Amino acid sequence: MVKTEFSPIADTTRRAEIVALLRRAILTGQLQPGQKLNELRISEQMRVSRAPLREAMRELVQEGVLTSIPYAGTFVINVTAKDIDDAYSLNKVLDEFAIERMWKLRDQRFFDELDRRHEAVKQATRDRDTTRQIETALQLHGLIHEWADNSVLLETWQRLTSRLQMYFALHQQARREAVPAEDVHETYVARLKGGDMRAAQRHAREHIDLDFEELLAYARDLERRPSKGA
Amino acid sequence: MVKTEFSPIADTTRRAEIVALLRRAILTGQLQPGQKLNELRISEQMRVSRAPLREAMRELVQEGVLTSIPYAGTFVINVTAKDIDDAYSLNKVLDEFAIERMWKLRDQRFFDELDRRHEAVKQATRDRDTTRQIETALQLHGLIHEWADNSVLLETWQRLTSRLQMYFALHQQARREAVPAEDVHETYVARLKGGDMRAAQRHAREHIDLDFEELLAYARDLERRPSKGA
DNA sequence: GACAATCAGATTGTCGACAATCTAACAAGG
DNA sequence: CCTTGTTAGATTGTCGACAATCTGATTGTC
Repeated sequence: MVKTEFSPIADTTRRAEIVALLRRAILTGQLQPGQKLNELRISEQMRVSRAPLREAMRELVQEGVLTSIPYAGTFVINVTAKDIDDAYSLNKVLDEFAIERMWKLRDQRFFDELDRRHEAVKQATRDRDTTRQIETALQLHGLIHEWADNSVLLETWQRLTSRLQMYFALHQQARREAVPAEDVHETYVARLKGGDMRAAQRHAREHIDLDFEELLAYARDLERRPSKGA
Repeated sequence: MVKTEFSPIADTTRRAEIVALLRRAILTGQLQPGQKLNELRISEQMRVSRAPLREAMRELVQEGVLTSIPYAGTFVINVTAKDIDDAYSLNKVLDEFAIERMWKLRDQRFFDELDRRHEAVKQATRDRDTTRQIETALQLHGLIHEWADNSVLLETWQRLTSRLQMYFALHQQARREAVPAEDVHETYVARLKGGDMRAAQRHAREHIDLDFEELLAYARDLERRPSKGA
C-alpha cells in the first residue's frame, strides 16, 4: 500500500468562501474600521442570499474582527490604542509560553519550515508587496505557536493574529512610504535556531516591542484627530 | 438633571437566546460530547426556525464548544486529555499575567466583589448544587481577568472558561459523589488580598494544579474505555 | 458471499419573502 | 426655537420551502 498524505478537501460551502472573502477584505483594510456592512448590498455583490452571508458574519463577530448590534447592523471593529496595547502585551506572554513549549520539539523539519517562511518574508519585501509582507511576517511568527503542540494556544494566537494583521494593514496604509528594507527577522530566526531558550524568549519580547511602539504611536495619532467616519 | 447609570438593555433577538440556551445545555453536560445537534429537531423544540438556530450554532462553533463538518452536521466537541492539558497549561500562564496586571488596580471595590463571589461559591457548596458550584467557582476565578483591564485577555479567558466549565461538568457528572465540602478557595482569596504578588501567582498556579490532576485522570480514564457514543 | 450500483430517506445548505425594528425627515404643538 | 408625535423608507431578524449532499439499505452481478 502506498502511504500518501492527503490534505483535507476544501470546504465547499458558500459560507466558508464568504468568510474568507470578508476576512481578507477586513484584514487588508479594504473595509475600514467602524464601517457598516450592509447585508443586502454585499449579498447582491457576491451573488449569494443573505442566509450564508449572515452566518459568515456571525463567525467573524465571534472571531473578533466584526461587532454586531441587534437591529442596527454589523460593523468592522474600531481599533483603539488600548486594543493594540492589550493585544501586544498578551502576545508577549503567549510568545514566551510558545517558545518554552516548542523548544524541545525543534527538529530539522522545524528549521526547514522556519527558513521557508523567512524566505517568504524576504521575497515579499523584495516585491514591495506590503500586504503580503504583513501576512508572511505573521506566518513566520506563528510557527512557534504551531510547533508548541497546544491547540488552545494556537487557536488563541490565531485570534490575536487577525487583529494584529488588521492593525498592521492600517498602519501600512497610513504611511505610504516603503516598508523596512533591511531584514528585521534575521536575529529572530537565528535565536530560534540557537541553543539558548531564554535568549530567544528575550529577543521575541524585545523584537515585538520595536514594531509595537510605532504602531501604538500611529493609533494614538488616529485618536487625537478622528476622521469623519465612513 | 439626575445622573443615573443605565446598563445596556438586553439583546432581544431569538438568536441571542438560543445561544444562551445551547451554551448552557453544553456546559452543564446536558448535551454530551460528540453528540450531534439535529437542526430540525432543536428548532421545533425551541419553536423557532432554523435560520436563527443556525446562526447561533455558528457562534458556538467559533466559541469552541461546537464543531461543524459541512453537510455532515454540528457536534458538541470531544474532550480529550490533551485538550484539558493544553487548556490548563495555558490557563496558568494567563492567570499569572492577569495577577500581574490587576495587582496595582486592586481597590475596595475589588475586595468587595472578591468576597461576594467567594460567598456565592460557599452558598452553592452548602446547597450541594454542583452545577452552580462550578459556575460560581469559575466566576470567582475570573475576577482577576476582569480586573486586569485587558479586553483581549478577558476574551481569551472567557473562551477558555467555556471549555473548563464543560470539562468540570463532565467530571462532576461522572463521579456522583459530593463535591468538596471544605473551602478550597480560602487561601486563594487571602493571597489576592495580601501584599505579596509573587505568592499570589504561585498559589494560583499550584491551586489549579490540584483540581487539574483529578480532571486529567478522569479524562484519561474516559479515553481508555470509550463509550459507545451518542 | 463479496462487491459495486442504485435508490430512498434524512439532514444540511441556500433561497426568496415577510415581519420587526430602527432611522431620519417632517409636522404639530407648546 | 425646542420638543414631541408621526410616518415613510431602509435594514435587520425570522420564516417556510427548495436544492444539494450524505447515509444506509437494497438490489443485482460475479
